[in-house]
This record gives sequence, structure tokens and C-alpha cells, in this order.
Amino acid sequence: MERLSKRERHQQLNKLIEENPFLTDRELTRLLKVSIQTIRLDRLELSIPELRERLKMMAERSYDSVRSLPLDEVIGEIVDLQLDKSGISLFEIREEHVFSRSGIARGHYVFAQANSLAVAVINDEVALTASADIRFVRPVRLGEKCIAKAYVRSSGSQRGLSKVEVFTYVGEEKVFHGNFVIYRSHTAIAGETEAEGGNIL
Amino acid sequence: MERLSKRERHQQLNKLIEENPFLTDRELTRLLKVSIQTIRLDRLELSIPELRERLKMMAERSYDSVRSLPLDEVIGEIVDLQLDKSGISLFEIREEHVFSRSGIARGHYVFAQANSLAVAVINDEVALTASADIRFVRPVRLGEKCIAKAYVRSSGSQRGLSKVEVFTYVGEEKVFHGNFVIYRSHTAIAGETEAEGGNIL
DNA sequence: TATCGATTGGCACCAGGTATCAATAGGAAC
DNA sequence: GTTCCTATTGATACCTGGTGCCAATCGATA
Repeated sequence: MERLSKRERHQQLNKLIEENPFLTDRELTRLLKVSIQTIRLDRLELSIPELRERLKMMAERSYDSVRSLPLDEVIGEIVDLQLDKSGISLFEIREEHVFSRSGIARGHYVFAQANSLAVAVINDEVALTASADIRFVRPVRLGEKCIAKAYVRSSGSQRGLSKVEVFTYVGEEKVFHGNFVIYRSHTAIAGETEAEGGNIL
Repeated sequence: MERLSKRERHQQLNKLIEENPFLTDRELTRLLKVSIQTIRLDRLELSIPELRERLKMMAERSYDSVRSLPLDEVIGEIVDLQLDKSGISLFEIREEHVFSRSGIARGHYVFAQANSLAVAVINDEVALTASADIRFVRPVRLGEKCIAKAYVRSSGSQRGLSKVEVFTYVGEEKVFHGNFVIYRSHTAIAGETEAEGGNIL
């Protein structure tokens, strides 16, 4: 109703855009009760790009992350995979993976990379982690690139349990070691699997 | 160079858009050597929306996933916490946590809940998982609510390592069991911690 | 030869802006 | 009071990346 001060309006504007980046200038005039020119001057001052640019940035971000890190699927980028033998995946520790106070990676991310790889390397339709024995050898810090290497130790019985050993390194230094027991439903799949399709883990 | 048939061009177009959804019609005319009108008729026939709509869809998808998956902080909601003694957290298995084919939760989410809780229950400034020995007792499925209970077994030496045992249940049924060894930097903190602030794990 | 699908050109129009200039309101300083 | 300054608003031209529509052309085919 009553007009806000410029400062207050700028705060409001920032908040509104953050909450809903899909707002057009016209919709913002309704919410902030000022003219569209004022909205545009405000965006200029606050360096808030226009709607289309905002959408484009979001799309690019999601596109990039889909390419390199399908977050809800595999943790880490699998760069080499020899089914029922070995595999390698890369995972870079970023802001969102660390304790903000110490800059040290939360354990479950390091585990997730290893677990993802251990499951991916199993050549079967359904593969599930049954148990694991893991050691966090040294803390991993923000910015470090984790290289996980998995080796299938016993592809053993056609059906049942396989053992997979995973080592994670930062450079030459070992940071994680895990022994996974993976449950497999059936026998190995003939030919190709969906591993590369990102559907295994 | 030479013109492709309509059918071939349509295949090419689909492929190009899939590879790079950021292409404008003008850029497509360069790539396919036909007029911009043809490109637009083709998109119409193939139901390929215009650039801005494509970007908007991608932006919405990424926006939704950011909203629904706060993977970066604590996994699970801590509902009870007695520092250096015990803790309880809840975690519901949703679409984004399961293998799409089987509806079974990815192991690292179940682990993450237990790991988060094991670290949160430790009354110290810095607490890190040193090692863990875990068993996935039975698969957890979409929609199931996991109740993790952590017990500090040896708050032991003021400085150094603590053992935390975590059991995860769905209803009465045990689905996960883990023995965690947690490294703690200092002695216990006096009074409050930041556990409720979501900054511990 | 007539006809038909595929292709192209042209024009009006749209959303959601940028860029720029001018007008107005309101308060503070002189 | 008058001047000065900021904030706000109005108005216009222009831009991109389209949609929608109509007409013209080309080439093969009946």
C-alpha cells in the first residue's frame, strides 16, 4: 500500500527475485507498486539481469550439471568402466559438500562416490549395497579432486554377492578405503548395460 | 551442401536440438542450409518449442530439483538429540532417492542419514567420520520413513575417537546397522552447540 | 498440362526487454 | 522564496526471437 523507501524496495526486490526468478518486470510492478521504469532502474542498480537472462543462466547451470554430474543419480563422474572388473570415477569437492566451518568434506559424499562406483561396476540389472567396511584415511578438503578406483574382487557366484574394493585418492594420496559387498539379483547381463546411461546408480 | 530429404532433416534437427537446446532458429538455418521459415515449419511438425520455452522448461526443472533436494546439509531431520549420548532422526525416502527401475533407495542416502546423525550427536566443534562398518539389513523402498537411532558407545577420551552405533528402522523392522568411529578435535563444548542450526553435518 | 507438397519470402504482431530523453514531485540547502 | 538534487514516471525507438498468415516459386508426378 504505502510506498517503501528505495532501500527497502531494493531489499524486497532482491528477495522476490531470489524466491521466484521467473517474475517479469510487469509482475514486479504489481508486487512493489511502482512503475515499470522504476523496476528497471532498480534492476540496473542491483545488477539483476532481465528475466530471459536469468532463465538462460539457470538452464545453463542445470544443463552443465546434467552433463557432468547427474546429482540425484551417480555421485561422481565415471570415466572408465570395465564391468565386473574395475572402474574409475572423479568427484570434485565443492562448497556444497563441505562443513562450512572447517572446509572438510562431509563423509557421506566421499562414501557416495565410492558406493556409486561400486554399484556401477557390477554387471547386473539390479545391484544393491549389502554391507561395507570403510575407512576415511584423511579428511578431504574443499577443491580437492577425488579419484575413486574400484576393483571387483570376487564376481564369485553368478547370483548373490560380489565383493568390490574401492580406493579414493587425491593426487597420490589415499583418502578413503572401502570394502563393499554388493548384492546382485541375476547373472551378468549379456553385452551392453545401462551403466553409461547413468541408470545403474 | 546438398539438401537432405525432409525426413533426414527432421532427424538432424531433433538431434541438433537434443545436443544443444540453446540453438536459435537462425543458427539452425546455418547448420541445416534451409530457410528460417522451413526451420519453423519443421519445429511445428516435430513439436519442438521455441528457444525461450526450451530454456524456461530447463530452468524450471533445475529450480524444482534444487527446491526438493537439499542434499548439501543434514540428511534427515533430527528430532531428538542428547549430546554425547543419543539422537534420533527421520528421513523419508522419495523419488529422488531411489533407483528408478526398482524403487529401492540408493545406499548412500541411508548411509548419509546415519552418518549425519552420528556426527551430530558428538558434542564437539569438529567431528569427522574416521571409519564405519555398516550393514544394509534389507532394502528400503520408495515412501518408507527411516528412523535412525544413534547411541554413543564410548565418548571415551576427551580428545580423539568416539564410537557411535546407529540403527535405522522402518516401523519395527531394522533396515540398517552401522558402527561409526568419529574423530573429535577437542574436548566437549560447554553448553549449546550448533546442531539445531544445521551446521554440524 | 494441372496439381500438389515442400520451400521460401514478406509482413504484421508479440513479449520482454534495453537505451535514452524528458517531465514531474518532493525535500533539503541557501 | 528559489535552487538543487534525487526519485519516480512517461514516452519513444529499437532489439531478439520468435508466432501467424498469405503468397510465390520449384520440382516431381499423375
